[in-house]
Amino acid sequence: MVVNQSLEAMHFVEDIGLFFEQMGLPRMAGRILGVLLISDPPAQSITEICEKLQASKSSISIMARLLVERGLIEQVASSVPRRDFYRFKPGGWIVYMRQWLGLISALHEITERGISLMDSKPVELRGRLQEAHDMFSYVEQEFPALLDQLENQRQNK
Amino acid sequence: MVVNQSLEAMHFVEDIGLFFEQMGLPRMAGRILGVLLISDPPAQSITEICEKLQASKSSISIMARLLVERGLIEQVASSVPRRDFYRFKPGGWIVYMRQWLGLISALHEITERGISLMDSKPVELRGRLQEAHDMFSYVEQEFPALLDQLENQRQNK
DNA sequence: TCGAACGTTCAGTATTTACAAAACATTCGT
DNA sequence: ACGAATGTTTTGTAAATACTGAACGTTCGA
Repeated sequence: MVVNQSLEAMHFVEDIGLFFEQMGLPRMAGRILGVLLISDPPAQSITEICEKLQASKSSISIMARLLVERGLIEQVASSVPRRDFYRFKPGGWIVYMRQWLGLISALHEITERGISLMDSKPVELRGRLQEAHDMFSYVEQEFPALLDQLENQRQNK
Repeated sequence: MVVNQSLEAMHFVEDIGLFFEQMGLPRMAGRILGVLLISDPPAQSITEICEKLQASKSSISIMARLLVERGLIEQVASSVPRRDFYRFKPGGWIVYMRQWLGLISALHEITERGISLMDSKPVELRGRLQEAHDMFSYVEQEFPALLDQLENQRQNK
């Protein structure tokens, strides 16, 4: 994000990158997403993103694929031949949060295994795991409704 | 988690470690938390954790501090002198999720800046950011209630 | 058919970072 | 007061990984 871009835009892009880093994902992937959130037009090719970010084609190619796998961007049918255009995928953030919920579910299962590991132990020793188990159960029960709400809210626009 | 521990316990500990890695945190921190979730007694000293995990004191010391900062474990008043005991902090997972919400709030602010960045542009170009903004607003509005529910549920046990 | 444009893949590099080993500080028992 | 036990801090290292550059394959236009 160096060439022909405003300072504010650069800052925005970098902040999305830093957010990605906080989440344990490659910063460059975040930067690509940042570009595709404010680009005009919304769909951009690999090379265009390369130029904007002053980064190598290989990075962009690989990280774009990662973003596609995560459901945050998508490839659009290209008018120009030999050019792959990517854009932010509508509803992508919902997909993102569903994946987060998936991790919580995984953790839920782990705590279940932990509890069964302790069934010969006195109850007070199981309290820690029981607390986790109850929490994640509740989240797994309530969070999907929130996601559905978001889904509806988005589509009724 | 090698000495005097069952295979299942080792597996459990390692799974918490892997979960941490997924979340972008050091695996060793997750392993410590894993130990403190199933240990008997619940409170363990640095050296005890070292032995269980067959890891270095420095790792354990540093990662334990990280877990304290994150609100997942706490130091307990020690009976034995010169020994710092740590245990899982009741309600720690709620703190953890509050921090997640904090990241979402940060992202919310970033998108706001992104929108103001685009206010000279036509509306359809702002759609992407508006979608993100609306989503995170909603999460910020609804998620705290869920956390409070969890808090109450936990304390009325 | 040749060359140019574009994206992908592969190999290499440089940076980060998780972890360990050692030196250090502190506190307590003797 | 000394030495042992415990935790902290610092330094070093090995491994992971983010990123680059170059080679490659493909497709299209001239």
